[in-house]
Amino acid sequence: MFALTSRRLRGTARRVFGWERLRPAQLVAMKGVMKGRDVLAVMPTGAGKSAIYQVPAALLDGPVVVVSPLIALQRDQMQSLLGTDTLRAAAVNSAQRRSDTDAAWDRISASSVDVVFLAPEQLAKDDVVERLALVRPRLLVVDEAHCVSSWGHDFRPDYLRLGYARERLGRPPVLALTANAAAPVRRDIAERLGMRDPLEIVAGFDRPNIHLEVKAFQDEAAKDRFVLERAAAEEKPGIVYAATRRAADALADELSGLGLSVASYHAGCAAARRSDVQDRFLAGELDVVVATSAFGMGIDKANVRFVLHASVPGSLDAYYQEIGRAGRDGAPSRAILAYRAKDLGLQRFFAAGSPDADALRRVAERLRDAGGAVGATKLRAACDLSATRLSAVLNLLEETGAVRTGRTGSRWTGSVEATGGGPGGADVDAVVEEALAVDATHRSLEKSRVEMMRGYAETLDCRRRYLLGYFGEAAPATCGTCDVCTGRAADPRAADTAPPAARPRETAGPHRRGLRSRAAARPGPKSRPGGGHPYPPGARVRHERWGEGEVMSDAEGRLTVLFDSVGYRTLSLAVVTDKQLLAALPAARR
DNA sequence: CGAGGCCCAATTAATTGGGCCTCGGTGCGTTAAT
Repeated sequence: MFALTSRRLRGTARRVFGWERLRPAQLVAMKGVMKGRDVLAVMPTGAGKSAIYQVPAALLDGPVVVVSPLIALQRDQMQSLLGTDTLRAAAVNSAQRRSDTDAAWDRISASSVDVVFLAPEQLAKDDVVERLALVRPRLLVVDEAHCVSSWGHDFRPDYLRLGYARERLGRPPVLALTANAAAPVRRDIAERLGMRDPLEIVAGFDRPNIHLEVKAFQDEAAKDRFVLERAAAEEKPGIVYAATRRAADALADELSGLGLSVASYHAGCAAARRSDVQDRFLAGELDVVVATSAFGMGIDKANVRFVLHASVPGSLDAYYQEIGRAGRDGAPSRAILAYRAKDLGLQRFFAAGSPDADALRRVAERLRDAGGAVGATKLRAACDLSATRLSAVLNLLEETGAVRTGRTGSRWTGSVEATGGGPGGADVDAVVEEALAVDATHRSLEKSRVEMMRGYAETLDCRRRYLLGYFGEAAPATCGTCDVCTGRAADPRAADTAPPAARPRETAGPHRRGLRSRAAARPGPKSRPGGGHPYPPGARVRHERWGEGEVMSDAEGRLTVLFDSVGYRTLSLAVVTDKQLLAALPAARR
């Protein structure tokens, strides 16, 4: 039976797409999909993630619904399906003409579409869900699924509501695809999408051809000089990431003054300019793009030689994703971080967010007074909130249990109701306070992520090991391809001591490297993974003050634990053992 | 949290410094004004 499925999948891949071979991970994921299982696949870009739904789409007797975060990405994916005669695709979004959307719906309703592309905001609309449900989707694909976790909690709250959409679509299996998800992010995705016993396929996170380097500064002007010099000196093409739009524009100007072919890219640029910059970069006409975090999703360019961060990003998740755009061809590439501790202030500001107690209160009061289910559209009007704000508020209220959304009685609908509703109604003050507490928990996780980013920039040990440890992957004590292992890292606390002139491209001498490696590999029975202590990565633990959490890494005599309520904390293993700070708990819950 | 712009006072009267304010990242969708 399995063999039969494999043969059908391979045959379809060859016939429809002309692919002679499927990779083992692709095949395993496809077979999971064909068996109706929920599948979470974490695979590097270029490993053929889209194929995992495309091949089954040709075999299933109903449409596949693909949730994609960017309309531009939907277009790309539509394009890639145009080459096949067998798969018929349609998109539903606000950027195309109304008549095109109407035509798309006609084709969908006539069951003459195999793949439907849309953004999560579409699936937050009643009429869209209802029309799709009529044609009985056989699979719900969430592409770039890390967005569920990274954007769902505030920026694009409809990502957290996909679980309901799925129920209303008749509960098709879910296939979540991403190139970038640490264990807690995977858990968040599975939970939010309502995945049951998902088949997890996680390819390795290591990208050994990307050399890692951090250069620390106190002085901003010195940092700027370094950024310009390195961007000019490195092999092209490359990407420079800046923290703000203004900084991106300014850096692009200066680099262009040095004679490079440069363009800046951020969400403030006109749409036409954005696509022009992206096209020119892909076509090899630009040496460097200087961008905010807006640049990159959907950019699959094989030969990017360096990714240089002019300012530190807000998490290692973001950093890993951004440097992962380098060296996809496997050739040596560089990830360079120009680090200034004060730059973390901006990221802390972003992580802190701004709770909207007022909106929470309005919605909670309205629901209490309604005494029953209320349609989401009505609720929006009554509370004077945009669809996005309302989604964010409902997500929070729902997590407190004060509100149930998505169903009336046992039926899945688009309505919302208060759950408490005892005599006198729910205590709105208490509900708002609890919702704010839920929000605060999330904020503290975000802030702890900033601290983990700081840890990477300031570590005196192998950077790759630190990075992989964050993603829950074991690594040798030294990698040989980061600035620490090659002995070229400056002490992060030293202030601009190194001459600002661009470094010549000599390599560190073997003696130095040897010394450094031995120092970094400082042995100790308690620091070996899995040996000598009861807290290996993956273990569940409890801390007196911080509650339960999961051990992420145990490198270099320090434990990094992701606590459910406060986020990441790094503890000294010696102190933990001495003072018995952590209780090891039985196997991790799913 | 921190950078930058602005105003105003002080004083080696044309710069300097302090205090205060504002702003800062990701995209969907909808809508109003040309």
